Amino acid sequence: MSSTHTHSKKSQSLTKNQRIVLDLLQNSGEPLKAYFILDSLKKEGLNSPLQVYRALDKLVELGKIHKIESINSFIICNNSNCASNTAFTICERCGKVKEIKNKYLTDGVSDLVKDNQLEITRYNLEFYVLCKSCKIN
Amino acid sequence: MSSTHTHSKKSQSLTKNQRIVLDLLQNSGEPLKAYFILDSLKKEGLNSPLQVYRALDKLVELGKIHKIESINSFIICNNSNCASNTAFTICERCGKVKEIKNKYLTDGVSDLVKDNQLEITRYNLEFYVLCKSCKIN
DNA sequence: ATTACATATGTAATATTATAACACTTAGAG
DNA sequence: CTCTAAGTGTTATAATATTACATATGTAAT
Repeated sequence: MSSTHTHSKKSQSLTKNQRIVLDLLQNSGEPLKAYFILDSLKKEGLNSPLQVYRALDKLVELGKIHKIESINSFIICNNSNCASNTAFTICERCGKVKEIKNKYLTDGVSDLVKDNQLEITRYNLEFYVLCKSCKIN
Repeated sequence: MSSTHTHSKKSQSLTKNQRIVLDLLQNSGEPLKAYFILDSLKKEGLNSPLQVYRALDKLVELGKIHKIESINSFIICNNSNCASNTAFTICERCGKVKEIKNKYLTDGVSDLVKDNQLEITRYNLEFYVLCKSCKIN
């Protein structure tokens, strides 16, 4: 028989708490704060901050979500698990956050890093902008 | 007579609290946390967190210091008041932080931003590294 | 199946980071 | 001199995050 049955299940299966936190972030699509997540998932059985933070930590570690440091919030990764390098735009007026998918930009940054002989293990880029709808109004 | 005497003094003179907080950050050279600053300056008359946060907010606004979001810390600006664009390296092992002065890198980022037609008002770049002394050990 | 181990869970307490509200003071422009 | 914007001092409280510890669960090897 093939050896496929021997591969670890861990990489595929999330625990219940990790699952419900990930689902909430997935469905929301926007950055959420830990205590908002806690409130939202009380009915699913989440009772304490620690349960939320533990799930969030694990999901960050797995690259499934990112933490946006400047707003203490977490957002689903929409780059199919980027290698923990992150780049966001944050609207200075309304706070709306978008993950930057622009490959030219991120490749450019990676090249710059290489050219400058910085041995970067990962990076987090936060670009502050005025988003389209805020610019109009 | 010339109009030079009408220019505001505000842009030059810091208040006492702003001054002592700035001096501490200047002398330290490394990132400090708000409550550490508070403890350090108790003897100078700082009594409450708010006094520290107000001074820090103002100094950030003036571009004299930067906040490093991912470690909730503040560091003196060593680029003679950069236009609120910031770039740091953070050692993943020992936590040591350095502001990146590399003009090629920051110009490169600015160019990338322009090329991608992102209308950035400012940015904060956090590069995680393994610093020299941590790499050796 | 049973043990061993790493990982996750549940819970309470507490630490850390940051802001709200309010009364008062000071510096600088007119 | 007076008005105003900015800063101060203080108390209380909000928001964010972790420590400690006992228990439970999933997986791999026996």
